[in-house]
Amino acid sequence: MPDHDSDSLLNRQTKRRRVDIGVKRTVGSTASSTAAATTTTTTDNIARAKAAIFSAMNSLSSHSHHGSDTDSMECSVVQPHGGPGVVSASDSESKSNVLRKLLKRANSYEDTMMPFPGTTIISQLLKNNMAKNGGPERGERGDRGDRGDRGDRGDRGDRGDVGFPGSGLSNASSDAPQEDACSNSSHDSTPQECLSPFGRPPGLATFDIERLNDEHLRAKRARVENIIRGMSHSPSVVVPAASRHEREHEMDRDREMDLDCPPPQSQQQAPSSPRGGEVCSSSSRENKRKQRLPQQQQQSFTQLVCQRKEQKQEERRQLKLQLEDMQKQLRQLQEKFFQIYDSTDDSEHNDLHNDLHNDIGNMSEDSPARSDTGGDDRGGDDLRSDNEMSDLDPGHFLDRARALLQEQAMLAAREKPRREGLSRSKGQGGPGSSMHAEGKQLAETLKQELNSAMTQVVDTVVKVFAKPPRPTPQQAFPSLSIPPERFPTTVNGDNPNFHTTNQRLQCFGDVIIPNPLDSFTSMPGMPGPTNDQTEAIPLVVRKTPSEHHHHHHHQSSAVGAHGGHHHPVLHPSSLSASMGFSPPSFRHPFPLPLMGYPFQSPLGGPTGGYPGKDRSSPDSMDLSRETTSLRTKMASGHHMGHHHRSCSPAHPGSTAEGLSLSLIKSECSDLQDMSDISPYSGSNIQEGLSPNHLKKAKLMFFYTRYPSSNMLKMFFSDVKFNRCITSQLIKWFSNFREFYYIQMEKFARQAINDGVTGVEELGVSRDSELFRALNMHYNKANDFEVPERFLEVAEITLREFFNAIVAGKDVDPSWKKAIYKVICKLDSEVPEIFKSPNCLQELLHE
DNA sequence: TGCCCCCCTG
DNA sequence: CAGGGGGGCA
Repeated sequence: MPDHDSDSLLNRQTKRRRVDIGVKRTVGSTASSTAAATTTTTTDNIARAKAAIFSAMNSLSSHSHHGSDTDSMECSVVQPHGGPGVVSASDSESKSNVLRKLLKRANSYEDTMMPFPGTTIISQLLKNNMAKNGGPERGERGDRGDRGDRGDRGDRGDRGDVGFPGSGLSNASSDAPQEDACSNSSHDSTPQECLSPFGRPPGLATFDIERLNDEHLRAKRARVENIIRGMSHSPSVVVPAASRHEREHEMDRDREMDLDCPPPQSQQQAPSSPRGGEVCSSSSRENKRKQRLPQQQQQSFTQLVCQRKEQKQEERRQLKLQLEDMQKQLRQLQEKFFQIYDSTDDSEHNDLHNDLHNDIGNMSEDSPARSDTGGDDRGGDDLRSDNEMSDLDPGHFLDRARALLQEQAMLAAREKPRREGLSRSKGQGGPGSSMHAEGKQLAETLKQELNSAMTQVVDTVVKVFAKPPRPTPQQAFPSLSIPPERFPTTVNGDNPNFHTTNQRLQCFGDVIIPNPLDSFTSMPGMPGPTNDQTEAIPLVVRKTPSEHHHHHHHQSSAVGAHGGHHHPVLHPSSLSASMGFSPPSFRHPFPLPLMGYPFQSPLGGPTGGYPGKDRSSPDSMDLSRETTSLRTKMASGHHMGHHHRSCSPAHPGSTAEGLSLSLIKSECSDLQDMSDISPYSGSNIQEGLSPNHLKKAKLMFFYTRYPSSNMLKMFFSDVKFNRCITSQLIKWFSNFREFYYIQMEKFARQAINDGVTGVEELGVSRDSELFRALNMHYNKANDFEVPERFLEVAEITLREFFNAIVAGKDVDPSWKKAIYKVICKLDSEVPEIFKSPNCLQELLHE
């Protein structure tokens, strides 16, 4: 039977035969997962993402139809990039607080000052402004411009703006907006699903209530988009798509909570897009919107428009009143100041006066630029009138406030002409009355605070609202921030999406997203207010397509859709250079101290304190010798050959890139592992498996064919274990077994071919071919005395194979399984000497 | 789902 | 020997 001699036939026969003996092995606590355990493919992720989008879409639609406030709250205004809006909110709030503090001090100085009616002026104004802005037009230009040609994965596109990978994870965790889903599904030939929620009513049979809901929805959307555009000021500013989506969801909630605010005339501009230049990319979306506007709705829409106008009038009146209040208070404040210093300190007053003038002048300088860029694309020109100032962006309001201040200052200056021309030198007045000194001090303080406050306010406003045009959506995320004050009905702090976004930020450490809060807090240190716009850009690491693909592939292949804790190589320079600190939202995948880990020789520091388990001080010297010899061997470089040991950092020949990629691929990049490993840098604990470890493992195979993870840890105590190391060791033994069983089967068949009829004739001795083959494999140098027990086990194994083949059991695809079960019980105890890291020296020198 | 196994391929 | 796929098991 010559067939049995053929290895190829043997392979063919065993091919596809699953022989899982199901050996239950004690797994150590740190024992873990092989890289091959995750077999999720990219397509799987995509499919999951789609499913998640659709499910989220359906749930959202049901919520909106049922008027669930809380649920739609989750979709309120959120910056998927970490919330510039939140930042600007806190920032402007702090500024306004400064103002308030100022006024409060003046108030306490003389209790005639009226308290401000609102909590914060700016926030109030922003609120009002926001509430009015939605109507006349809808800022579809900016956001849709970059989204129309997005790929088949809208979610990916959204996250991609800020470098988020279009992973199933993000898809699943994010509330997929309907329009986004629509965009996606349009490419997937499943448009019905996305239209179902709000979608075009199926013909004329739609109920009026649904139409009204649709009306409201679009109106809200128009409002919000208009707000966004109003803030952008620049025609080319792009609204991050994700932001817009979430804002759309916020509108759902608005519809419930803010019904008294009728929708604007937004639908008018749907057919007539103001900017044709960007229509091309956004035409598809616009068509969608047009389709969603049935003709039957025009009538109700007109009513809504009228309502809207009334509402606007009312709000304008209120804003005017508020303006007058503020004006009045400003006047009072200045009068108080002047009264205080009028009779005693002309120079101080003059100083203050001049300072005020300077401030006003400075503020007025930058205001026109911002105002010109802002609102230039507004649809309603009449909105620029003073009465409708509130319809403009907050910048206009600030301009107005500045003008008032200037007016007051000039008025006050004219009232006291005699102070003009006096010296402004400080302390000139000399020690006068206590009132005088106190007044001076107060004046100084007030001047400084007012100066700084106003400067900061102006800078902040300019920063937030006069961001430069972002040509690509990838750059757009920090540019458009929606101060939460603009959404009075949205409690930004409780926004679940915000948290989700932050969590996402935490998860995707590879995505370098500057925390806008940090940008603002660090703003005073910025070179100048005019350079602010370029500050945020370098903080964004835009993923190149290759990077993106790499990340995506890696994530899908290595972790599937669950983990996502994989950190591709990023550009540390881009971040660390521009940020002297790590913002909370950014998590460096490879902390720089740890990044050096793979590149430093694990044998580099033989003199560290050895935290080993069962080692005495004399062994340390041996270990040092061993590591030294290892280092020498590896420095020679002929050990590794062509083998690419991804998990072993002990290969100086590997390039940094290769190592990084290997680390990523092999889950050695696990941060926990890295952080666990790093303390061992410089110690005698090796972070990787060396050729000697392989040799040792082979020798151990003579005793145990199925070592447990704990056993491996015990016998490789000089290796810092992690999942990768464990997997590699397990893989080693798996490969050993493979070779072992192949040899057994081969020799069993050979014996059968040789006419052996009984197992009694089969024996394994040190002279047998089988043993030589095995010894050549596991003990090539033959410098280790193979235990007798191994010969017995080999004989048993050979006989098992022989019997099985003779009995014709090899026709069973899993016929080896029974043999494996038998063999796995034949493991013997590994000598204690193998636990010593320098066992090789001791063993091989015997 | 994680872990481990075997099987196959390079 | 490593990588990856497929499968079993808890």
